[in-house]
Amino acid sequence: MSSTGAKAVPDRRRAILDAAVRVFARQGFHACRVSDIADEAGVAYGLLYHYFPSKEEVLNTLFLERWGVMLQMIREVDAEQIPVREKLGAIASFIIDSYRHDPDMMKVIIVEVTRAANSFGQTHLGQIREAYRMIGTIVTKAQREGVFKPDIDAEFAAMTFYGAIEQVLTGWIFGLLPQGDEAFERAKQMVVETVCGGLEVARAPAA
Amino acid sequence: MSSTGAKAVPDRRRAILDAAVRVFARQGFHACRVSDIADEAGVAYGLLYHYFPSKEEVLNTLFLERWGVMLQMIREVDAEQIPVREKLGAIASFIIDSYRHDPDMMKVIIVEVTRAANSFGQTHLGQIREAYRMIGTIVTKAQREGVFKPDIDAEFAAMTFYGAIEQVLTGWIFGLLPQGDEAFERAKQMVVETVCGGLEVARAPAA
DNA sequence: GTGGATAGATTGACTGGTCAGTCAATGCGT
DNA sequence: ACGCATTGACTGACCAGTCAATCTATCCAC
Repeated sequence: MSSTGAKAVPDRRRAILDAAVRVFARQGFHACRVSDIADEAGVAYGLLYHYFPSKEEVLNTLFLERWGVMLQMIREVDAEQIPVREKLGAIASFIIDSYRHDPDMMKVIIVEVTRAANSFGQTHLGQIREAYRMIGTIVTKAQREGVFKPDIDAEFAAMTFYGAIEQVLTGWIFGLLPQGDEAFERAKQMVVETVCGGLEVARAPAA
Repeated sequence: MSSTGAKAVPDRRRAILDAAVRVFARQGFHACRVSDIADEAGVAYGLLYHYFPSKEEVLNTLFLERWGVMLQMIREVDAEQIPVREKLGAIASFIIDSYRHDPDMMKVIIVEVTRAANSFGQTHLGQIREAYRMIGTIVTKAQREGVFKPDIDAEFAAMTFYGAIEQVLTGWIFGLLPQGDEAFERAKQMVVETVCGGLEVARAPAA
């Protein structure tokens, strides 16, 4: 019973990562000290450097861990044989549920990486771009099927869609928008309806 | 001829602000040193502290100067008697033209303030919120006129619209999206068409 | 079982470098 | 000669990362 039994040896590396999420969310990456993370994890200062080569690498690890899960999800959604609306709905649901489940983690990823294109965004630009690219693929397919207008660039549409979701999360993160289960479900519907159906009331098809 | 004549005394304060835009855009607020700004402005280190109480206050000044112009523009657009599409188009045009005219300045505002909600965004949350609020008002009016669907929250729609624009600017800033006069004009049209008309091809109004 | 050897985990005081902000001195226009 | 503009060396604080010392688990010889 030495490997994965209950109450196994405490996983300090995990404890440090979890503590870092809380500290980064509370104080921001630049504003916090490495000792804040160590204290939050209940661990000695030096131990962080036993598991990670630098403070930056802690954030990188958190981001890659989480972003990888999202990319995988988009990949799977894209492969399914369902209408575009459902595909985009699934992506919106996943991201919003991620926030509901772990708001601190999403705050760190968005505020410190995704929207911090100067510092960490630069490092992970490739990963971030990959998400846009895959959403763009979904849009392109819908255009080929005649469901989406052909005269709006797919990559542009992808940025609009993802940008809208991220903007709403940012609104929740900084208390600009009301939160709660109802708001989350409504947001999922509204973001898809806005991007796919538009804000205008339905009008007759062009002659 | 002492006040505003050509070749008046060099305005060091202005020189510092202009230099700060370039330096912040190039290196980021946190990564740059005060001496970088002074050097770029061709001015002694200490002079910056003659005109500004701190490094932060330089950024605050830049942001408030520029953001105020934008708020004023939205206020004027809102007051006009034109269709929603034109109102939103005017806002999109203004922001995109601002980027065309001074990309460094827009980069600084977006990267260091608007999307840095942890540090400076917090300070200026009120100002940022005011922009969302005014766009929301435009949406609400359109809903009352029956032009926009009533079942999408106006504040939500406002964030989607503004978020889409900001996401596209971010795409330009970090080289994810092609730039140029054509791209800029296309973007203006596409952002309005996407948010108002939706990505889906026109369908008949619901029975 | 007991001693003790080995390796990895853990500790936290310390170092070196960085940099925002200060200030006394100097320049210059009026 | 007065006051504002300008200079840049200096200070004090801060903090990421290092490292030698200590602890603990595991295993082997006997």
